[in-house]
Amino acid sequence: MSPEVTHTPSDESRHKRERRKEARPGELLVAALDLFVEKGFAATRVEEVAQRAGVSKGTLFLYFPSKVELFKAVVQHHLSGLFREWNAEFDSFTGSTADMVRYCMNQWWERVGATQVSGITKLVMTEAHQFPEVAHFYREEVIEPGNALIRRILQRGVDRGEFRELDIGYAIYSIIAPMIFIIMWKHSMAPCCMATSSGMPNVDPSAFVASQADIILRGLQACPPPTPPSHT
Amino acid sequence: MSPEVTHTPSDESRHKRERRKEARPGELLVAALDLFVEKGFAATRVEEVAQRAGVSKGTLFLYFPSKVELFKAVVQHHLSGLFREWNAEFDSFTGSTADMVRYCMNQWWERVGATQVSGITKLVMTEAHQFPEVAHFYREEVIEPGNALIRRILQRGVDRGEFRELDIGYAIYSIIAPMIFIIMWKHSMAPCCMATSSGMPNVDPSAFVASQADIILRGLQACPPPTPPSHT
DNA sequence: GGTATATTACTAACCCATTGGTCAGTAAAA
DNA sequence: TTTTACTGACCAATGGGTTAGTAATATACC
Repeated sequence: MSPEVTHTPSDESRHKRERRKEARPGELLVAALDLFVEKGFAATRVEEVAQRAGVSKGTLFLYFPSKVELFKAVVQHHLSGLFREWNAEFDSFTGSTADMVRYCMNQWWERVGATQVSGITKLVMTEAHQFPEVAHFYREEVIEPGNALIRRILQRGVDRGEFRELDIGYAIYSIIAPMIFIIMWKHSMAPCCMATSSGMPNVDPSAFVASQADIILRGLQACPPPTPPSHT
Repeated sequence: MSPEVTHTPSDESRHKRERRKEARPGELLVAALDLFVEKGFAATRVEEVAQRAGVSKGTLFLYFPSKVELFKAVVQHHLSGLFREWNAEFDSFTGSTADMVRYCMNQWWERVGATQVSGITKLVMTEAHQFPEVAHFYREEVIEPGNALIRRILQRGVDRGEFRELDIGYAIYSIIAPMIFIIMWKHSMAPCCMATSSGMPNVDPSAFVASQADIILRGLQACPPPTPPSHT
């Protein structure tokens, strides 16, 4: 919006045509994420990205061979190695699987859903079929690791008798769907629907996540307890 | 894809420059829906729409003042009075609320999810924040009636003691989220991810819907039966 | 340290394909 | 003969990508 925002450090000290080979890619990536999330991939001009990063359009193409590659770099930069960490956490987790699911969903909200990173997911969903290469990349980099992690968790629940026998291939989506839904909501409808009267009051995300986890877990549990632990 | 598809009736009888003032808008709307759903709003050229409707680009602008207005007309034309019928069906339903939920989800899949109409939902999600006016319209015309219907159903379940006490405002999303998710999946990722090896085999929609309904209903039920009705 | 030279990060003007939108003209109906 | 639904050539703006040229830095030599 405001054309005077400088993401480059220290307004004054730096002058035009400064040469900072190391810093450029990172600054371009930040600018690109901001703009892609704000305006969408197709609607964002590379020149805007360059400008926000305090650089000319030509310079951008010096570091990234094309707009699509720039986008892929953004995805990679913000999502790679996210699941590595979570898999490691899972490996050393000792509590109940239900707690693990709740923990995961909360973690996901804090580190993805609530942040700008969720905008990437929305972006991919909306622009995937125009850029199949991006979709393919995203699938390998994000979807498959994510699915694999959730599958592991559910399998643990079944193996330990905490969850009933389920078709894990579909149960996975019970976890994923609410996450995707709230991301889509947040980035597409919510901005236009502030403070509805009847249908949809501004959804509180953590309450949403907690509520979804609650319902799903009851749906998965082998033998639901007559008196649930934490409700009302 | 195939440039020879004629949506105009009877190939032979009609010749060039035919004057059919009444039929044009409808035919343009159909063509626009097809192409918008297939390629997205920005990626669809107005000339393509005109061509598919068997008309020149100039003619399109004779009936719709701009591309955006065409889009709005498409949304409006295909969504009016969608929930009136379902509300009536609900009024005269006498079975268990769980069956009602299952019935609704199946109906929704058959009449929306599986059809081109689902493409509109995806379209709105993707273009909402570029056209807030469309988003607003969609909210009033689709989201709020839909929410209201689901709310009624869940309330019935709670009132009759079939479902436990729940925060219905959030439980609604347990029903909606899987629907939105599968629409988004179908229209964005699925076309690019045919026949994955590991992560995501081609999801069978009716199995998906059934599975989601199953888990959600168990999550909602007041006192889950020890031996579930129809699982393995 | 100071000056000449080579290197290269960076810029800005440019190219060109795409596409929303227009309008003078054409021919089908009234 | 008049009206008007319709056409297709045209215009202008947009925006991804290129490149000739510029200036900041590194290096060489004194």
